[in-house]
Amino acid sequence: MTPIVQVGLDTPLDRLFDYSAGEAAADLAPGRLVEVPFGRTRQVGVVLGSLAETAVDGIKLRTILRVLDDRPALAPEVLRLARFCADYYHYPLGAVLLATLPPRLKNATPYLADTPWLVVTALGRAEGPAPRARAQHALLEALREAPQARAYLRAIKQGRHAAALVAAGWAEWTRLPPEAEPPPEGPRPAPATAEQQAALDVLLPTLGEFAVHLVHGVTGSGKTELYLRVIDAVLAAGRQALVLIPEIALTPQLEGHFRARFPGRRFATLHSGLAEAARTENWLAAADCDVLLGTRLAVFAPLPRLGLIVVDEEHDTSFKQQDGLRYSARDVAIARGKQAGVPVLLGSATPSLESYAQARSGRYRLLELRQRAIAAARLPEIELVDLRHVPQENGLTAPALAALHATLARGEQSLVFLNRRGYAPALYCPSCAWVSPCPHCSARLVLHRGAQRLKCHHCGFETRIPSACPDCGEPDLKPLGQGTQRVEETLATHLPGARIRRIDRDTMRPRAWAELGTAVHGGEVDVLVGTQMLAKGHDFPNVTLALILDTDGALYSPDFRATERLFAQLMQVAGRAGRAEKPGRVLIQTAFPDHPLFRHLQRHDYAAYARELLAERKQLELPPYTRQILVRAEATTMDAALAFLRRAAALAPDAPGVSVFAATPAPMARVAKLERAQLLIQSPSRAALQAFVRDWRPRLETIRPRPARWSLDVDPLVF
DNA sequence: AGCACGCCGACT
DNA sequence: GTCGGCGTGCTC
Repeated sequence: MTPIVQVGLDTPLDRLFDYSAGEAAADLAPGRLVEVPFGRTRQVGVVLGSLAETAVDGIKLRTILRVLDDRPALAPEVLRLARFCADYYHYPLGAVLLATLPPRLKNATPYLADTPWLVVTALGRAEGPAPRARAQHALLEALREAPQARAYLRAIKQGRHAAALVAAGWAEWTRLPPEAEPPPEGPRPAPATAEQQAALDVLLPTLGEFAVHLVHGVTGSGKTELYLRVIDAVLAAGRQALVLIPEIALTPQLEGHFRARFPGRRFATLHSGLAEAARTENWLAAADCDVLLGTRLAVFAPLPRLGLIVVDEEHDTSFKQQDGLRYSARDVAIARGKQAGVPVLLGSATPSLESYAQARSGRYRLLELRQRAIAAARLPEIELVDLRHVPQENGLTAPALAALHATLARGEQSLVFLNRRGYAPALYCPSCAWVSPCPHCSARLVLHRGAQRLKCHHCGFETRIPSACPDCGEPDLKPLGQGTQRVEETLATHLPGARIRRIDRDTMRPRAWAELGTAVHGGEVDVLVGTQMLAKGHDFPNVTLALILDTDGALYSPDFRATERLFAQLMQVAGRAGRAEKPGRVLIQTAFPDHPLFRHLQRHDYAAYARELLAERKQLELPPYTRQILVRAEATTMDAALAFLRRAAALAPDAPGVSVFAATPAPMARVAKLERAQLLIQSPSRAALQAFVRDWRPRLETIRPRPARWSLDVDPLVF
């Protein structure tokens, strides 16, 4: 019972704060949430340890105001994971902890647990009220059949009887929704394919130990089925499964799929689309559930019986948080799996290069599913349309239009992929070459015809479409290039009568996916035009043509990850064509048909492409695997941003094996009125990099003047 | 990050 | 005479 506790607080200061425990000393185990005075404010913090005496001298320690005993203490495994993140991402421990907590538990207002369901207890099954207490008796009978909702009981005026049953210990309130009725037997899962069985033979005997398995499975090879079978074994052993997916909005059917497969199991979901109250409730419920399905933030949920982590579509960049604590849920999942001693399954048809390299080197185990589970499903033919020789009109070539016509005539569906929303990527003045610059960014304003506005897709700036060139007064401004709106318009004129649906951020509301799925499955759509949103999400079995327009920007981008992303997107779009018995066709318009990417794409051979990229980078004599830290600074002038980074570099400690590169403007140099520059630190050794930053970070905090924003971003990287 | 303290320009 | 601009410093 020491009088001093160390508390983690949500502040950028990378240290813990000592408080005198006061009268609460007995109740201050690590993980406990407390309210403390901090500066002129009060804050919620997390108790992380206790001391006999403080190392801070010269100040009188302040006292804990209150222990927040209306919520559970953070479990030791969550604290441990937070410590890893603080260390790995060089982010203050207190800030990590508060960032991972659901919203309602972060403030000191008393938390009233929402317990909307009344369920029978074991005691209530064995005994009950005397038959004379007829109302209570009837209610308990009903509870033995199924849990009852509080709102319903209130509506039928059973609240008092419910309270009486709870008081007697025959029933209790719970926050978990009742177990669903076992759904009618769905189609029985097909027997495991030989490949699935081979993977299971590797996975099932090693469930109790940490290992990372990279499941590389082509579209339709039954990755999900493999997850389900492993999860089944984990649940049977009484453990919990955590399933991470990139975006819940794109997979509305997935939760139903899981529930149907494991009737009677307790499910919880966790993602930022949930209302605050629901998110907090589900976070609390996660500790008791069997399967937790969620987006990146779910990786921090309390799971005391964790037995398996699945990261589906592991290459997806949504797993990386882009601000604040810049964590990658895929990497945190691996750290968590290691801490908990449980296997981690990374699954993808197009694994990220860093995961693939780990698998090649033997640190991860590679499980390949090469065959499509549905035997009839053939991989589509991929043809290139050479834009150097074939003319295009409004972004479409004659072969592309012919293919669309033919598909439409057969009553089949087509998918047109163009990674640019809006009508045209810029508005152009033919007399003075003005091209609609964004006043806040280094990007171009995109023409949106429907909304009659110019919009910046980087900072959100919007303005009316000018009636004449702002520079020279020329009234006849032209749209430059193609966006999805314009392609939709062009297609409508070439395919009269075709039912065309555009799928991009402008047309898709969060709940619209289910409706779209029904419309496409029901044959109410002939042509889908859209951005990368089309590459993810639903399977559309009657799509037999995929048309890919304008990929060339990413082919020779200086950002080599743009090429990797493009390959993954193209594989996914190609995988959408011809999944049924009908042969599919993929047409790609490009001015660079000789690019090696297409050679591998035409063979549907992602692995060969990945191996070639790895070999290429090896030839450049780059270390095969490295970690980089980007220090980003944003200031009102580029000079200020660069000045900060130059001083930062000057304060860098000498460390063997760590390279500090010059500060440069960031690729998107100007965002929302702030100039952005970055400094690159690289090392193949995590330990060296960690020691370097530990030494360096306090010095960074002393640099004055400070830019408007600065941050450290850690990324594993493969060369 | 917040939040206050602290000295210099244009306003009721 | 003061309202408020953002530079600087502090938070157990």
